[in-house]
Amino acid sequence: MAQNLDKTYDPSQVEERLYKKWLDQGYFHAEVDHKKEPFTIVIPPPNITGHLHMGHALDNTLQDILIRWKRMQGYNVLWQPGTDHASIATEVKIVEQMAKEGLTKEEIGREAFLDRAWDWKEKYGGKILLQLQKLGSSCDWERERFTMDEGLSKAVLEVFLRLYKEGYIYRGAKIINWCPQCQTTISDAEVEHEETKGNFWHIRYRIKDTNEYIQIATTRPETMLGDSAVAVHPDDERYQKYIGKTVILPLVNREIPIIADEYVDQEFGTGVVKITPAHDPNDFEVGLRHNLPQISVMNDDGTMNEEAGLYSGLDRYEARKAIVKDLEQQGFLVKIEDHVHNVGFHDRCHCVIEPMIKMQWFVKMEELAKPAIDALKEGQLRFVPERFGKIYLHWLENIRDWCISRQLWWGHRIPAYYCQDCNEIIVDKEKPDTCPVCGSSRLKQDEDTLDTWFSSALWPFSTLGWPEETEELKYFYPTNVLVTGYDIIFFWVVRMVFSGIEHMGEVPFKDVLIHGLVRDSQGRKMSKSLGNGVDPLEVINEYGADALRLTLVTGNAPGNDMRFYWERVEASRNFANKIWNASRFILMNIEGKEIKPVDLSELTPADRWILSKVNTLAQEVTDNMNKYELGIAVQKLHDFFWEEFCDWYIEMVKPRLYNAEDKTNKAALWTLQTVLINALKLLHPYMPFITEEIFMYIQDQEKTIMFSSWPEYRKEWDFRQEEKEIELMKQGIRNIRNLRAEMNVPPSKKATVFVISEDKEIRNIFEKGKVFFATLAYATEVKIQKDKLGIGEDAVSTVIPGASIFIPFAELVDIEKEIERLEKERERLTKEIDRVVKKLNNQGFVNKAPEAVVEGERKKQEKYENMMKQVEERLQGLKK
RNA sequence: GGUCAAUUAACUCAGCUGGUAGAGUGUCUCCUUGACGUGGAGGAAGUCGGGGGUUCGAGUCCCUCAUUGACCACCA
Repeated sequence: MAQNLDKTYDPSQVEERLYKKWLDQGYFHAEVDHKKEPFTIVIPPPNITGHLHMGHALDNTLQDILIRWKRMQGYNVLWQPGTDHASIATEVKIVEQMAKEGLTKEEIGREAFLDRAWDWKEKYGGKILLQLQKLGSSCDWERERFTMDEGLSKAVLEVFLRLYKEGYIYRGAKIINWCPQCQTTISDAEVEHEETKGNFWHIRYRIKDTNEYIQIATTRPETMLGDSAVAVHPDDERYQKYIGKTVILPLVNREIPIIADEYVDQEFGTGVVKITPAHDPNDFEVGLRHNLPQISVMNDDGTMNEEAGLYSGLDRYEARKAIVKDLEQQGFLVKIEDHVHNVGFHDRCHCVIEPMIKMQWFVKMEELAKPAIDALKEGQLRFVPERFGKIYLHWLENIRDWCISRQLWWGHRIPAYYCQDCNEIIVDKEKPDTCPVCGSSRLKQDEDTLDTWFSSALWPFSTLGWPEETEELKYFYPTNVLVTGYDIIFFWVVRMVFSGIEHMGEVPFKDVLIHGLVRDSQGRKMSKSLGNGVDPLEVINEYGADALRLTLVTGNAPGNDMRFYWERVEASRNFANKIWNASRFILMNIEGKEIKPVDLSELTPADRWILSKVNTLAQEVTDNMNKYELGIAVQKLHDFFWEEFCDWYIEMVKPRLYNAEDKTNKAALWTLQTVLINALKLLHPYMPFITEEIFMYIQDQEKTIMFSSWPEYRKEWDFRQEEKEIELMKQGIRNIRNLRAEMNVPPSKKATVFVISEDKEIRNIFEKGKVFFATLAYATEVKIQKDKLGIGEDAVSTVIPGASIFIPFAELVDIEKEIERLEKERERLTKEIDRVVKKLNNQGFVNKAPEAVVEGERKKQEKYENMMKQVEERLQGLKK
């Protein structure tokens, strides 16, 4: 069987088969079980319009690692999957699709449009989840939810009603962000501010009944048509005299007042601001304070409306040109300056946002935000890394009311009904038959839908059945950790937290693990327009899911961005191959043999060493994972497996395996198998496929590593002494290899190796490890002796703590060179000793440093002096 | 304008609670040893951005400067 295994690991032969097995066996499925402790993660639901990109791959790899790990630890694990209806993104897609057929939303009407959208969702909405499966994601697919499915829609209604009744949701005409492209409002979080080059137009307004002018400066001259005042700072001496006077608005000749308001910055521009309450959020506020009329001059599509008079019908930017031209012609334009300022863009379509006053639905945020702030401050909620907590707090502390209504059709329709007769607003789960006030049956539902994030804010509990008090909800809520990118802290994390607290009375998760972006090799954001995106599926096809997963966690710290390099995927693939071949080697050796448990006393020091290593590895990896230090954990796993296990232990063990006479044969096989299994288990969260595949070969084709026990530190496997012993031997071997490399001795040329030590214990150590020491040190024979009997001076030598090693290479030895080498060694040791001695002579150090550190330095001193003594001796011998 | 992060070997990045710097890739030399050349052995390579400070001791803590990046922000 093992002989039949390919020499290289081929993920394509493995992944699909294993994933199917896991699915068929229902391994991902979780049921409420009060005997076990739950561990829950809700997936950040991908948009149904989405396809898997590197961000998803990273996000879900991290979640799957945590999930698989906890599952092995014995937790009753639920990874709750699902998708988001993504109102605006999806609606745009459907509209585009219809446009190809020459149709518009309005033509086909709401119902037909929604039919299309649902069709689209059925057809494409699950695509991304299938892609997540390719990654190995162990979500409980039986529990897949969708933000617009029946249960979640119920939750949305329930929340809307509750918040409305409690006064948190209100309807009001406020200035909102309007996207003329998408023809809908958007929330503040959806506006991206970008520095944009523009102009500063200085315009003079004539003061009524005088020939005096007051000069304003604006970046948006077209909005002047909606000006309802001109404002100066109340303390501004330059303009004191004008306060209360009236100016004539150029072009339209409307009379507007000059008002005083602290909002005006005297230093900036001319110190005079035109106030356009209907098209600027600040002006809106000023307008309210001064009771100014709100004159809207624009239509929803960004063209000027009838208020704009002559300019009516023009696009806002054409109107700007025309107005500037007219102002110039009529002598009102004083000057034009270049000006860089921030412009708000819609994050979806990148169209310039137009502030407008519209009647919309809002969530009053201040009170809801408070407990969410406290949750972090009091420690019920924690960000990893912590710094993101500051961002979260800052946002919440400066939060403004959340505009939740969208002029879209795809989404949860706002459950408000307007009486056509008495204008009463009724908010209810279902459309009432009659108006409770006037009894009219002419009721009309609000046309708008809710912001997508309104439903995803409920995701951690709505997916578990809320508002029903399901067993799942009681058992799995609150979830344990949320894994997401820093880019959606405002959109999603914040809103889930206050929603969880408000409706469930408890934070929805304790930890928030934040990761960064996966960028391209040049550090640029991966984007469609740049065409620099790497398709995770392509990586999986070429290198396997394990290699991709490993690449995404290796060398990365939480919250930090990372760059994607194909070379790194190759390195990961190589590691998978290494695991494969080491396992293949072990399988070939244990094949046909029954590996029975071995008494620890039968183990050789090498066996104990590696067992002890894997034991502490389990401990350390678990510690790191507890702290979400996955990058560090995987680094340790990599190093252990490749260096310690493959390069050292397997090589140490070979002579024993190839010698049928060797009595420690069984111990070696048991150790190989045991260490391999433990390593595979520790690796499984990171590399689920290859570890499962090998596990099945070792254990049983029916078994799964997924539910095998997570390795824990075992006291009886702690062999500190043997660790030291083997490390000493390794150092000896390294030194010998060094020597040989320096002298260009090929491995085929072997020699006798003498290990000389006066220390019986050290001689004993080498005696016990002689078999592998000989092989790894390219020795024909290893002689371990107390003195240098039988060694001529024509040998090369090296020193390790407590022993000298001699290799008689008569024909190769150059005494001069040997002396030179030893003198170098002496120099190095002198430096080391000096350093240690200096440190130990420092009273401050000896008195204040922890005992263990001081003791460590003393040991070092002893070690180096011992080595120095040997070097000196050897030098003396040579120089004679 | 505010906040935060980054600055460590040629490149990309790790480095937890302060105790003489690590990995991968690349590079150089050697090796077809019966798991693996997607390999093995060995080597070269870093004044940890600059300058202060705290400390017996700082890449690690504090201050400051510089550069880069991100986020937030209503200066028209």
